Amino acid sequence: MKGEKNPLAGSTTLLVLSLLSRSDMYGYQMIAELEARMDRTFTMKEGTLYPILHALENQGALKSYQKEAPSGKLRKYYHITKKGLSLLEEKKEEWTVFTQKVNAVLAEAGPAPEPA
Amino acid sequence: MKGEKNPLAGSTTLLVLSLLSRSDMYGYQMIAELEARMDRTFTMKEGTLYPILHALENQGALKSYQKEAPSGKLRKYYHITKKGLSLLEEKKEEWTVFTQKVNAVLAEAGPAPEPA
DNA sequence: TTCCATACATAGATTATCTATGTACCTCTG
DNA sequence: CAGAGGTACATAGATAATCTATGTATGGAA
Repeated sequence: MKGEKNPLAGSTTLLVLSLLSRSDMYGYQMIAELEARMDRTFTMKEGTLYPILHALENQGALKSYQKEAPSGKLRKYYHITKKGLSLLEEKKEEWTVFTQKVNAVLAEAGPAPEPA
Repeated sequence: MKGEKNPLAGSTTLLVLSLLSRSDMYGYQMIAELEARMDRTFTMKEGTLYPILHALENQGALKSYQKEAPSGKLRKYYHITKKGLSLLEEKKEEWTVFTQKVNAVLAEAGPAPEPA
């Protein structure tokens, strides 16, 4: 039982699509952005993110383009497509339903209440 | 990309501990109980549950005992220990923090608002 | 020129969950 | 009573998601 990992729990795709629904971003930036927003909770690793970006692009949910940074370094920006936006809605709905049901079970946790 | 599985998302242990915090239960019953509460969302499979129960018992979070069903069949009931209860609190906190932060990111999803 | 941060990428290991299967016993039905 | 189906527990092997580790390349700072 060394399962003290990062339970991103299948929500990685959701988070990525969510970030990109606001503005185009590049990979490294998404990591920093999520790190900032969710700090201690978790960090998305490069080895997790890049394959997901590639897969989403293959599905047609994202499109990428190169853009030069002020520093002169090339960055690969991702733009969400219509297909990506509807995928986002779908995943968002799934997430909401799932978490609500888990929360309902949690709410009942604890010793059984004495009927008054 | 055939990833349309059951993303229990690492919350299985949390759900099991949560159920057992109310009353002792046996494996098959927990599956039915969760199925009833979360229906379409997902079903916990036996191949997922039993190994988790064994692992939790090895950690000392649960204790099991045999009890005969009215039918005469033997059932293996699980009882949550103090250790299990504190593990539950811990997991619950993690879950809450994590989902809240994801929700915060989701809340900002969508096209960037026009500043008024 | 050495080191560190940025930036992208991928192979291989781990972990979690599922699929499939097995055993055993009980109840119902023909 | 034989067989089917539900209950109940269990585990091996497959699949999927994530992490670890590493590699390449560049730019700026020490």
